[in-house]
Amino acid sequence: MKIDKKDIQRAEIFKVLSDPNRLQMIRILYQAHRELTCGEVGEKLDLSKSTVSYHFKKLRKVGLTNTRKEAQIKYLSINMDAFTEFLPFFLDTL
Amino acid sequence: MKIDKKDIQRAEIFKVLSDPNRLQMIRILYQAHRELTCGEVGEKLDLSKSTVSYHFKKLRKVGLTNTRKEAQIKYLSINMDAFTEFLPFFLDTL
DNA sequence: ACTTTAGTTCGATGATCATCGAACTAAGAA
DNA sequence: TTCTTAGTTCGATGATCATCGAACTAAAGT
Repeated sequence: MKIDKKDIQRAEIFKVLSDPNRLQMIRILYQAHRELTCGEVGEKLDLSKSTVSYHFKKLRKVGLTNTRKEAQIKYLSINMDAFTEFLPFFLDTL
Repeated sequence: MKIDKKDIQRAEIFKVLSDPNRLQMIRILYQAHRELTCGEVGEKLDLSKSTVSYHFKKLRKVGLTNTRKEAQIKYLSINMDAFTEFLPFFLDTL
């Protein structure tokens, strides 16, 4: 049996969700109820700028977050549409 | 901010779901509506016995599947309880 | 013109991953 | 008791991962 193309896509999203730091970033964005800058999010996690940038690129790539750039500042927000299906599963502690 | 223990658990489950072959195994079990042996599942995927065994151990470890052993044969089935929350997300093509 | 601020990109590193074949175990069949 | 069947465990391998600091870019502040 050949690998289903759709499974590859889904697996990709799950891979992005398979890192505790990224899950925490998602929750921070979710709780904020507003756009946050990379710096704001990065501050709360004990991670270097480059690492935070790396993670956000991954989240963006699969459409879990939105990005808005204003001058040199980058505003992050959660893309609710991508989450509504299974958000309760991993945000159930909120 | 310290890493949330619950996020580590969740990330672990997502990691198990982040492989296309494992997703396909899950779907095969789901569609079968009965227990299947490792061999039956492995046959449908072009993977060696050892690789299939490796994947099933991972699925079992996080509780996504159930196991029943009878003599040397191992019967696999999906653990629905673990899935009901977000099953529709990745089985939506069924 | 310099400096600070915000973020990206670039190696490098150590860790984990998926995969295989080969060797092993345990049980049923001949 | 020997042979087959069903699955596990064990290196080995090449790939991807998360992380960092350093160097870079681009814009704003002084």
